[in-house]
Amino acid sequence: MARRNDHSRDELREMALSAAETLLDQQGSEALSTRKIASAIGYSVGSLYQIFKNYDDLCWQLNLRTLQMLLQALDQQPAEGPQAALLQYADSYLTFANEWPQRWRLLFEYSTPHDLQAPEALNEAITQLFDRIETPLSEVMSQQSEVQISSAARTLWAGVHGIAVLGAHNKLFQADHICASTMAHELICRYLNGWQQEGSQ
Amino acid sequence: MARRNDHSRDELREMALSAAETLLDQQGSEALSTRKIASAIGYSVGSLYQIFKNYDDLCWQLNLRTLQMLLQALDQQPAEGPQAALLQYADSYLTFANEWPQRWRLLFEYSTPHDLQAPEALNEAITQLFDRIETPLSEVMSQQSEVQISSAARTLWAGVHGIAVLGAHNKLFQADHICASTMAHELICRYLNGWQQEGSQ
DNA sequence: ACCTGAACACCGTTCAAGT
DNA sequence: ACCTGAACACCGTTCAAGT
Repeated sequence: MARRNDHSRDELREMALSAAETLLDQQGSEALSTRKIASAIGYSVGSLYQIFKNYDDLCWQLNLRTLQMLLQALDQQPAEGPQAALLQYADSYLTFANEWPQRWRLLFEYSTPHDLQAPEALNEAITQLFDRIETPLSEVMSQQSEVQISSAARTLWAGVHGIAVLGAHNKLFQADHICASTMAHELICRYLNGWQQEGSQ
Repeated sequence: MARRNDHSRDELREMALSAAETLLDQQGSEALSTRKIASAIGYSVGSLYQIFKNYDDLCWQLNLRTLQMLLQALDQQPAEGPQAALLQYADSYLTFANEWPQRWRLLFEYSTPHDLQAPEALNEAITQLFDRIETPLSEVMSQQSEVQISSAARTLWAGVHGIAVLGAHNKLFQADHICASTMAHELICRYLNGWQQEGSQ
């Protein structure tokens, strides 16, 4: 052993992250560990610390990949008209949370320790997510100021996110026939309705 | 040592949960451990397993206490009229999340393992929380059916919850002047506005 | 330069042994 | 009956030692 150039640094990184995602999907974030990842790719634990700064760094890189997957999913299905686009985004968002529950939970529940800073790339990806929502929203709210549109995008998206959160923990919904998608649609439509009524007054 | 009747079973339980809450508040859920709790109350680790079934059980009991605190906070400040009551609930909810960030996070992010069932008392307390919201909502939506009111309560509350979640992780809000309270108020008012407009059509 | 494996300081959980 | 402390199987992280 020792000193084997079977894999380049980038290959190792990809192998480790991929193995981590498999572990995460199959056993959840609680079961994820550097030791399991290392053994899954056939390297020792120590080697992982040559690729990742620490466990936080590993999670951030996982979350960045998840966020990029999410952005890609949002761009996959274009819709006609701004309101349809917003509803489509909500559906894609909820579908993604449902398809990748563990990755999605890690993305939103993993807490950055106080002393460390989340990497800039992650914050940048989050800004991109809001941009997606602001674009159709600014068409619907054409009379409103930029600040109001920005605020509305965050409010609406927080609402959809909340629905996804409660859905992911699959409690809090006693009635089966009220699905997350319907709730999100009602939230968005009534919110926009409320704006338009106000605007026309 | 051994066989000391200094404390009754209930006293021990209270001591342990109280110590756990202090640890949680000061160092976060990551730092919480049975060993630290045990040493904080001057008992051995093994003793904790006479009071709690396991770590999950401990967290559930902590979360039940948090939920009861939350319900109490919601009942503290009554408001005049149904819409004002809803806005007041939202504010109390956001304030609570802000005052007890660690307890609040544990309540909503702690995942029940697949094989275990959350205790009935916890689910019951969650139902009570929804009841609080449904009452004023049924006044505003007097023309709607029970199912619609129940759905609206969950949708609205999920929205407020989402705002609290994103606020608790205090990222995702780039603009400081858009505070969580304002967002929640706008969400609720526009949502109700949307309903009323539809109802009068 | 790269990789290992032991070491350190932590975990949750169990259980024989003590009083 | 109650409590302890050692034991077991895990953690993240570091680092001297090997090639």
